[in-house]
Amino acid sequence: MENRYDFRTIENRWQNYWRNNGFYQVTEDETKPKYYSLEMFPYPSGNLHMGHVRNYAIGDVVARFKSMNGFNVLHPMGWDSFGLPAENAAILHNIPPAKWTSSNIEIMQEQLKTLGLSYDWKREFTTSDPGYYKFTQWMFLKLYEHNLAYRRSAGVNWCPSCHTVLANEQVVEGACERCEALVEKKQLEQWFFRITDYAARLLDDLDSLTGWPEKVVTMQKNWIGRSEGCQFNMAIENSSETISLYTTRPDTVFGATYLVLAPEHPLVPILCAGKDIEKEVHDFINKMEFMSDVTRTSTDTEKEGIFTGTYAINPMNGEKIPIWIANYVLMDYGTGAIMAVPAHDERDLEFAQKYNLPVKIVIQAGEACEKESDITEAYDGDGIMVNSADFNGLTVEEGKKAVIKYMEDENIGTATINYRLRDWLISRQRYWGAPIPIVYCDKCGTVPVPYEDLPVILPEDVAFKPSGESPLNDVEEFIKTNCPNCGGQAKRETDTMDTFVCSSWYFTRFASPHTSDLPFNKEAADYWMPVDQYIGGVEHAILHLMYARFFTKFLYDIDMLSSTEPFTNLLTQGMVLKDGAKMSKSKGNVVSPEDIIGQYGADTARLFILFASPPIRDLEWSDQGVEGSYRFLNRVWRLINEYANDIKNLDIPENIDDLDGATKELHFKTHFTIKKVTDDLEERFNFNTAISAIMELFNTLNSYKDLPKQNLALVKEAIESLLILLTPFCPHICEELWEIIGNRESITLQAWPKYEAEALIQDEVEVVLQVNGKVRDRIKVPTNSPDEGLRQIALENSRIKELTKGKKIVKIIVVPDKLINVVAK
RNA sequence: GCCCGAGUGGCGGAAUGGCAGACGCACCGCACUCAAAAUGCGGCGUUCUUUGAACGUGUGAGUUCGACUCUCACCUUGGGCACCA
Repeated sequence: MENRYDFRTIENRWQNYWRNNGFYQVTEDETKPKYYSLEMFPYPSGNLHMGHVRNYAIGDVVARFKSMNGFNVLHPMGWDSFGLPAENAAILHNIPPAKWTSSNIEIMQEQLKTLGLSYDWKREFTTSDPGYYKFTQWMFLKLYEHNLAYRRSAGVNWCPSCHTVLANEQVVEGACERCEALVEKKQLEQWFFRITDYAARLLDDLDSLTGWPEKVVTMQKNWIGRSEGCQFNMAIENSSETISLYTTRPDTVFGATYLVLAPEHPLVPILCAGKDIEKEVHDFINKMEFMSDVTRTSTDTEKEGIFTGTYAINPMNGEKIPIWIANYVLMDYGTGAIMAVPAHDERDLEFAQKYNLPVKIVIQAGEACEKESDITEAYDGDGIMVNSADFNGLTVEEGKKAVIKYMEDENIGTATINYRLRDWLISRQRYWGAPIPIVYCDKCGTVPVPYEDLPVILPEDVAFKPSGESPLNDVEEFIKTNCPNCGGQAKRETDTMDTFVCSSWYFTRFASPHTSDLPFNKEAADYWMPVDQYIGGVEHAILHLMYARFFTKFLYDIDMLSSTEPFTNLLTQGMVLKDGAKMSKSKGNVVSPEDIIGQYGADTARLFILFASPPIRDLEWSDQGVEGSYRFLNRVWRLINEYANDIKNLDIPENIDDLDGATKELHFKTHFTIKKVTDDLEERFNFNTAISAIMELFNTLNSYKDLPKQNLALVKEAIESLLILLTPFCPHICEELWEIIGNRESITLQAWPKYEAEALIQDEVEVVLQVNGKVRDRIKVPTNSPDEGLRQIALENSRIKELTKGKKIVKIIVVPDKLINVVAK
């Protein structure tokens, strides 16, 4: 017999068989429970890497396992194909992005198919296809219709050397990632989605996501960043204007010694108008405007500010405090204005010390009040209010409530809740994305493209200039259009949408990917949604998952979906490492999936990747480990082939009495393994321990093989169980061996085995004997021995007697069928 | 700075209050072979006075009959957020 099995022929054969017989193609079936297993769809970069293989192998195990457990499983795949790399390739190699993308998809599709994944390929789609982005545009129009899409001027990252807009990810430490020029800020009219309207729901519903890793939930909570406080007004001296402030510490309002406005605050020019300081302030604002957000909002940036020459009146005590503007106050959080309490806020203290502003203690921490001149650190802990008029003596918590109540009673302010979450800027001054379906008409203003005119087609034959500017600006046929409203001349929006918009709803499209009048068919989506298991990298923990949740809630609100959350369970897989570092071209530590599959086959690649580490942890690549997985499959191959003829026509008996020791052990191991693997897949996603359990069953079987007297019917039971349990991991070899031992119907159609509780009952168990918690002996006793009997056995044991000689036995702890601990002094 | 994880043999990892190191890799020995590879069988935490014992899960304390597991403090390390008032 051959030493090594011919994985090439086998894997090819079964992949063709599955495809030709429509395996894994599903339709809605009300008679079966549904299961939607989804892996994050890839960007078609041109090559499958190990991270992909890991992601899809994990998903395939879930899909196949659920399918064998009687679920109607939807397991689709598609391409998230809009994005920058295609454009870069176009500039670099002069290939149109569409061509580059589709040839990449072709390559990666082939690579994916060699992995033997149980995808319903009939549902595949590509987001850069007009048939798909038509509905990305549809989503935009719906949001616009519901006042959740709007346009305003906002700063973008601008590289002065490349003359182009950069995404935040392309800004590395304040500089352009390509040319390293310092990034500037530029004001442009941009489209936003009003995700902040959903902040409260996005936050509250996180508590219902019990199937998500706690880490991701926490990250989202922090990102949404809810804070409770109050908003109140301060009058300005010699002016009719008032300034609205937001604070989370109303209890410290008596300690406010100055007030700060964000440089962009609309009141700033009014306050300074005609004053000596006007030019200086103007220069400062200009400087801030050109500083990139990354630099501006870094903690390392030194605080800087200017006194405006005007004063505000603290409504609580009538005190006059100076109004400053400073870089550390941001216009887009709260009201863009703060009261500064240097005694109890670190940032305010730093600023106050730099500009010699007064410090006033209003929260007393210890027994005695610290002297203001001694302060080196702001105190933001708990304490008692002091120097605060009628409020003296209240704790921080009491004080917050009391001050807010006073402000509300006196009409000074109200309790408010603020979120850090910002509206989602979706405009990209880029070519390779879904065009924003908006038209600008001189007469009618901003006009949405009518639904029936979708898609707004992205012209494909365009010239890329080395300047890096979007070529859409030069395509006159695209820009020039007629206003849908008045029919007059109009201009199209030339910005495209952030690719995250495409991926915020794709999971719903898989429910009915061929629907052409709507993004998806509601009945089909109601059947399949939500996704039961979503699998992907933790790098999407915030943005993609937040946007997808936002879209799902919006689609629910407009009655397109019946679920309010897209993903019931989320698994964030770890990275694939080599020599302790993430595989990357620049480090030269990339292992190509193609090479591994070519050399060992898909089953080995899948087995190794699933065996080496639990899915959520990082995985250290090991060439020798792959070799080991390959060896295991070969061992399985040889053993089962040896037995094939002997067990082909046997029936597995119902009656299994009177088994000899080794056979009983084999029978036990078979059912123990069924239970272990089922539990590991069902409850814990511990694929690595599931595989080691299968290996143990194999080892038991392998030792049994050498016995002179064997129960072949139970060998068959063990082999068939082993093959079925191994199928989700290594489907090809299991199909082949399943056929070799005489079965006709595909193993992937077999029902998942159930363990017999009876087989797990053993006559004898090994019990550990301890003295003071240390193992001193091991004995075999009948299963379910009563505690009293075990106690006696322990006391009569010679080792125990020896070790407790001359000591007083204080107590004996018995854990049935496990352990006896004799406590002696 | 704040918020999450993680730390166990030479390596990947297992055990979530009850036998630490399952399973695999590497390594060592034996068999087969002229030889090697492949394959099979056996061994494999450290130390010692080696038929036995002591020590051992980042460090230090604590809870418990019993701690990798729980509690507190610290160290190292990975990740996320970071002037959000």
